[in-house]
Amino acid sequence: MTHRDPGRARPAPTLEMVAALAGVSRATVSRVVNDSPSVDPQRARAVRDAIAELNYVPNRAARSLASRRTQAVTLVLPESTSKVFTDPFFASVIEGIAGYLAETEYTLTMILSSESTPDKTRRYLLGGNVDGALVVSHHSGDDSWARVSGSLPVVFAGRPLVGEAGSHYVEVENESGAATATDLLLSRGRRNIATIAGPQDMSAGIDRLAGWRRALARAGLDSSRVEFGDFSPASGAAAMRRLLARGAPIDGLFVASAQMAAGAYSVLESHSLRIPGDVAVVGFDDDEFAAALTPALTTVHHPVTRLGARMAETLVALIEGRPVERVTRLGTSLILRGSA
Amino acid sequence: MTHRDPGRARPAPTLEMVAALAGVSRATVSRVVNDSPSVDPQRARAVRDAIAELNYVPNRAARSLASRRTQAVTLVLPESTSKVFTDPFFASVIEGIAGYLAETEYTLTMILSSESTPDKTRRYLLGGNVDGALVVSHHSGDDSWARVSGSLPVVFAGRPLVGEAGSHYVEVENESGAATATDLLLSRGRRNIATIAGPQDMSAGIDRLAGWRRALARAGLDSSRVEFGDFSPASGAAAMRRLLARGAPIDGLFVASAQMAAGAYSVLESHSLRIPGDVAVVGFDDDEFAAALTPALTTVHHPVTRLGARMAETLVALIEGRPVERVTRLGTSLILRGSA
DNA sequence: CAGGCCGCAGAGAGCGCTCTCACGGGGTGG
DNA sequence: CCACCCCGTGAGAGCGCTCTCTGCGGCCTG
Repeated sequence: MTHRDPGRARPAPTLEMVAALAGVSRATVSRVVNDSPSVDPQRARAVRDAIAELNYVPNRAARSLASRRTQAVTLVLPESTSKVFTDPFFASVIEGIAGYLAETEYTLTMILSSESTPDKTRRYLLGGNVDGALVVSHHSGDDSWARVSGSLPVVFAGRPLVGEAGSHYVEVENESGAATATDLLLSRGRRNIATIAGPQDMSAGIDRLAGWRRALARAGLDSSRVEFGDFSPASGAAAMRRLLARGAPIDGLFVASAQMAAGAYSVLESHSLRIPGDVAVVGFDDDEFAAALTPALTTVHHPVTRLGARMAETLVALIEGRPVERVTRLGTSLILRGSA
Repeated sequence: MTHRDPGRARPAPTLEMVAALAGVSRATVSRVVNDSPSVDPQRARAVRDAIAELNYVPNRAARSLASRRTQAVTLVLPESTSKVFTDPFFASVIEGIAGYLAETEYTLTMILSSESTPDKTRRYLLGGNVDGALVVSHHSGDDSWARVSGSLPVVFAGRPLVGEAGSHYVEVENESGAATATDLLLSRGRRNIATIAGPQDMSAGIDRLAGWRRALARAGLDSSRVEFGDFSPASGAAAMRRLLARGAPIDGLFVASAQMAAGAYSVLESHSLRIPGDVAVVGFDDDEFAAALTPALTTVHHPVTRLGARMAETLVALIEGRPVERVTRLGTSLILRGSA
């Protein structure tokens, strides 16, 4: 090993040392570091020089102990890791969050809350590690945060389903988006319209199904052709298979996620059903799956990156005590491509 | 709003309050919390009851200030967000890391170090937030960690290229894996073997190219048919196009990532070249891309999840001052499928 | 020219925890 | 029966920072 034992860090320089080197008091150094006004420019300069010379970085633990703030927020990802990171939805949400926070003084941490370690998550959240939390993919079964909100600002992606009246969240207009998608199928003359719905323990799953139902009800049509998936391609394929196995005719299909649509495509193809000729398909989510399919998927676009950004914005406002909308609802638009 | 102002957290219970309630000293509570031995069982019970009653969670800032440890490690992701989270490689590495750490007392945080905020990253790493860092996707241009290692234990995924002699890392045997893959093409009678190499500022890119070269040299064959990509599907397609545009015959192809192979496939297809009939293809990475292609990709498998786990294991050992291998090299195996 | 202010700096008291050290009491061995 | 240990406990000193409060000049006002 050519360099110092990496396991034993060299003692970090402290505020005190900077103060000594600059010939001022600790308080003054602190003022400079937090660039509070009213510090003599010359002294400020001396302090800055000393900081550079010592390569000083303020100790967060000390700072947050004294100030009761951490300047960090965390993203809680309760799903299984591989699932989370493969789903383009999460990627975009995270991108939006990171983008907004980059403009602020807050750093983003992420914690993967597996079912096996709920307590660790709770301890992390309540242990003064972060000023607030962002919760994504909020199944009704998850309750890692239940004993947390109230003690810590929390913002959810999507409307929480249970017991969280009054909580802050950002959501997409899932229901109206789904209804619009279904209306498109109707306007194409389709009358036997099925849906592959998402999980019914997530508001996105529930609301998209409700939108499809509403559109069909308005048109006086049957809304019994429903099968469920979990938003993944494989589950979409399985649902499509079940739908076809029913034997009822299907000439239109609304799929609650682009990934499930990808699965459905492969099954339709293996049954020699053409898209959109035999079955017109409209999806939800405008990600790379949607664009990469052949024919490209007509789908409901929603601003996922903005959803992330807005979550971060809401959380920061909450933390800093600024007034903020409790609920943000983001609109959708229909992207017309080849599948319908 | 039906519940308390989320921006203002209720004051958290402290060690002191627990001690008062349990009728013991702070030191004793601390002993119980850190389950150090030699505490009277009856008092320990009283303490535990008090903790439960107050819903007490130790304050991390205070704890780490006093103990100089944070019990947290961070994963530094220097790439652009969307890229990172879409690549199945990262997903698996993270899974491995999270899996190992779940067994320990350490929590995992992640920080996205965009080029725009290198200083924020550095401050985070050196500011006493974490006991160590894991660095993934280490381009030679990135140096956020350069002023960090030496002050903080760091473990890299892949061999760092520059100035990090003595640093700890975990890597895959890229070169021998690539050579084996190329040997397979040779054994299939192919003699005009091209490669789509990865970026030459990452050891994975360099070493896989070197392995291909070595195999061809050993066979006394020409190794001039090289084009480069950045591991993404689009770059693979572009490289394939350049390769074909050269006009030189190609009957074998080694691609340094499965994602690039996906891109190459589409270009070969559009040129009516059959796989493996006209061009036999071997890839690297055994992810969903590899399996999903038609024909399924014969590829070099490497244990990505284990790579993550081993990184975490190495880091924890480093932090705790336990002896540990500086370098771990993980073997590869060849997965035979339809493309070669 | 006196009184008051305001701008800037320093002193000092914590923030909540860990950890060393000293202490008391009961058991052991000489 | 006394010296010695050792186990379990509490007291107290920090860890590195923030922030209030006080103090000290110099300038403006009357």
